Amino acid sequence: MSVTYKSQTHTSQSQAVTKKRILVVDDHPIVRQGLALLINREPDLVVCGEAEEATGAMHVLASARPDVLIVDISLNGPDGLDLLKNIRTTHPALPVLILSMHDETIYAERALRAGANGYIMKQEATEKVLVAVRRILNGEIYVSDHIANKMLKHYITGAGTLRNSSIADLSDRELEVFRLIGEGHGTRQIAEELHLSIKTVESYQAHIKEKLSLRSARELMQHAIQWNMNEKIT
Amino acid sequence: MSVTYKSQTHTSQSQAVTKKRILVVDDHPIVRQGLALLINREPDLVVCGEAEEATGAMHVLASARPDVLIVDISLNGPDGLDLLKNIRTTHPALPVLILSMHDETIYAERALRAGANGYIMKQEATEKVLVAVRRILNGEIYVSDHIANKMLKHYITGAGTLRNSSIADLSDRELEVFRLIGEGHGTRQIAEELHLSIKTVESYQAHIKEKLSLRSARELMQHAIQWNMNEKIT
DNA sequence: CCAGTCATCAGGGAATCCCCGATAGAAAAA
DNA sequence: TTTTTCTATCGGGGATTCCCTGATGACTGG
Repeated sequence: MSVTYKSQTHTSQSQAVTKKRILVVDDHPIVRQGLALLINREPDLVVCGEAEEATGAMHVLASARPDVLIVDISLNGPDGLDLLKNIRTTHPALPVLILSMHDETIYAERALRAGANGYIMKQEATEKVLVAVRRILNGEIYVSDHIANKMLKHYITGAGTLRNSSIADLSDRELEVFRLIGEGHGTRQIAEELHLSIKTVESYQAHIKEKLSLRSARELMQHAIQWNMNEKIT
Repeated sequence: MSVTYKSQTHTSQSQAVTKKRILVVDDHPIVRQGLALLINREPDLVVCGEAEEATGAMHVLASARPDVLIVDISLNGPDGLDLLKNIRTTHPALPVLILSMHDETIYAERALRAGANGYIMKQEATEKVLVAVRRILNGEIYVSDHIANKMLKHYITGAGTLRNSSIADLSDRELEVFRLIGEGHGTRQIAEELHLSIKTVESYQAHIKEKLSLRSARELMQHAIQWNMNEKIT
């Protein structure tokens, strides 16, 4: 394997002092190891600790003194976002990169809203991780092009701000329909329950989709169900 | 990355000749890289190729001549089990290790029934992968203790017939469709991804609904999404 | 009092859902 | 070895939804 003679001690020494410390939180050892090997062969980065779930991570956090965290979004027990929120209360400025296997904007938006400094998918090239880490170490936000485009499209074609919870923008009737959709009720069923014409319910669905910048009925359902499950996190 | 022709017999000599060649199929580059680094530092193993989805894997298979495959079960398009079945028609004796993030027995049972030589979870320690690879190279079957225990328990407490209506009753294809629905994919989209007729996909949906006692497509979607989110509620 | 939002509904083509099948092969049972 | 059951794959066709383009009255703020 390749070489890495980047040897001159002078330079590397001074760099060694400034190596940025990274804490990796992921419940898959293979992924942790992959990240560790990837990161540790960079001259300016080093993995200072690993954890496989949220509580362990909080524990390691104290002793390992990382400059940045890489956190998988789907951990056992409390998930990556829970961990993130926890961290934000004790370490408001610590850069956190959220790692996910979902290429859906829902997760990215949630992560960023919860205070993540970056969002990257496991589907992406490994070097992107390094790019992301350096970007967020630099105080910037990193989102992969793919996700960024999706979010931008949402932003342009849709509701104004980066969605503090555009659900709040729904009218009462719309919210009611939204909730029923989230409970798995069909259009006709909703129409009957609310004593409305099917056409009216369809109209609400259209309005909701517009307000939430959703493109299909399936996306609408997905959001409704998730919202419904998470007891309206908003 | 470069092809390491580690031909020179000096150092590694006789071992180099007998290095077992491994093909890795996973849609997450980080995982592939982690596995590659892990495997390549073993004296008797080498990664001879990578692929990120099923069709690509079949293609690489011809040229790379692996002695063993490591296949992630959840690929885009046709999943790991489809790939496995495909391989079994052309390479009946090629050892295949299925890699999964699910610690449920549903997938393990299916994988073994479909002819896998081993089943291991990403949650497990990295060295286990090496153990598994060597075991199945030896003609044995590898299943992690954890999964083996679960399977045993299932077997004892009345596997198969005892469940009133659970996901385990779904056929492989049905489960695959169920999973894709849970990821928000539409009927047409699923049909394209699996190279099937829309009618076929509709048929699966009908069967799934029947087996899970669901009354509408919306309920189906609801369950699929929930299952997909918190790794199976059953 | 007029622009804006809300609640309510219609028309109509495209897509889906959902019921009826069918066939061929594989697996299990008899 | 038959027979039956299960699986994977597809079609027809009516009912339903989706999704677009409107429309009407009612209430609300400036």
